[in-house]
Amino acid sequence: MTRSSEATRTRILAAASRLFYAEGIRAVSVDAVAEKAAITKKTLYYHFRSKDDLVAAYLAARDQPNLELFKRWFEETPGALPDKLAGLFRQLARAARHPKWRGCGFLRTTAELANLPGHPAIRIGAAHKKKFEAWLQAVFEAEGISGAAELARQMLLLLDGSFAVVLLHRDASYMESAGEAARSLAAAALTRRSRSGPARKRAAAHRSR
Amino acid sequence: MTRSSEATRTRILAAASRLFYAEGIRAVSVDAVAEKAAITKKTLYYHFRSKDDLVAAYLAARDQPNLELFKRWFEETPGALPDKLAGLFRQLARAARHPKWRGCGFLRTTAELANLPGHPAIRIGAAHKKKFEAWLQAVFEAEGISGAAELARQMLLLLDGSFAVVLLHRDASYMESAGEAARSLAAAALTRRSRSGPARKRAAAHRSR
DNA sequence: CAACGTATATTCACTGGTCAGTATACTTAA
DNA sequence: TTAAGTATACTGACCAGTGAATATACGTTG
Repeated sequence: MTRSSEATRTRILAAASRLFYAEGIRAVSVDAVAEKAAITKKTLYYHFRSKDDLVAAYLAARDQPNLELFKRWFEETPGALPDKLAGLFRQLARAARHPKWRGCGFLRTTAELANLPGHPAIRIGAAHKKKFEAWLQAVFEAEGISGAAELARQMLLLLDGSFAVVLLHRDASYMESAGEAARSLAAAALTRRSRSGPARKRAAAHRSR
Repeated sequence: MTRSSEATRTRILAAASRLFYAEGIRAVSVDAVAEKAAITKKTLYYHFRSKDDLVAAYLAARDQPNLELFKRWFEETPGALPDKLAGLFRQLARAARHPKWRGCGFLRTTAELANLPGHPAIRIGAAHKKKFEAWLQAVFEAEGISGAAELARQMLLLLDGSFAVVLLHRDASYMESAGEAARSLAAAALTRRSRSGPARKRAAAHRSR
């Protein structure tokens, strides 16, 4: 490496991430990203093959941090499973009240590129959501919930629904409504478990802080 | 009117609607709309002040038909309230399996124009969703459900969540999961009503076909 | 150990094409 | 004859991507 190859790449990605998230994909030119990163466009094209590549890298870089943030919000909430789910949505609502919040970058990119079904960025977004769904399902299975997969899907619907609705109305209280719906659905699933399911654990003694 | 003013306007709007829905807003040029409508761009600008105007008109034209379609899907489903809600989502899933389906035009436009918060198209989209929410709330109130407003919000979260998730994964079965979640939440709300609420109607005898 | 060669990393200036919107003039129905 | 409606041809800005040249670091070899 000559001077700062990796650092430059990181700087480009940081600039792209901020711009794409704030303004959208097609609204941000490659020139704008290069200017924000304080390099020339040609340098950008040295590190990324095309704008589509850059968009994919933008989402790929958000994958892990996003998942870990959501997991942390869940785990740091005290109480039983329904409370932890509601806590996740409460933290989400708090984040959505920040003036720079613009919804879910994965969903917005998918919506914007919906006419390009095979686009790499869309595949990254889909994989990201699938990972979160799989994590939720594992959590539910550990609680002995029988319809864990179905419940995980419903949580994802509420999560992504709240992203969409809050972005539309600019009213973060919808996320708290989503949290209450999540709490109800999870509580009902737990009840079904303790009636007829395998009941691998007692529900009461689950709190993590 | 010289030759066909109103017909021309309609034709432009039809072309814009098909293109904007299929490809997105910023991906479709005014030239492309004019060509699809078989007129010149100048004629388009005679009928619409700007592209933003055209985008707003595109969504405004979809407002009423969309609402009526959803209401019809609800009302044509036999059974009690939870069944009717599940039926709405089942019809939605059927529509989403059509190859030309590209999610909700209102949500996708909002996501794409999220960097222009005051854009008229976004206001039209927000009003559209609010109308649907208000209609749902009225339906729930007629059933004597006490938390009708909150339940309507949760239904909207599931609806818009299913638009987003199905667009991402191209898997319409998520809409059926959303329908089951809607059914559960509504059934629980009805149970609460019959226990402690005003119970203005008997739930059993509600079917519409 | 010093001169060189090569891969990495970066720049400036450019291309061909597209974009939203317009200046001007023609057509036709009332 | 006049105003609504349509057409041709254009503007200036912007866009994704590139060609040719340059700068820097480092291993190799004389």
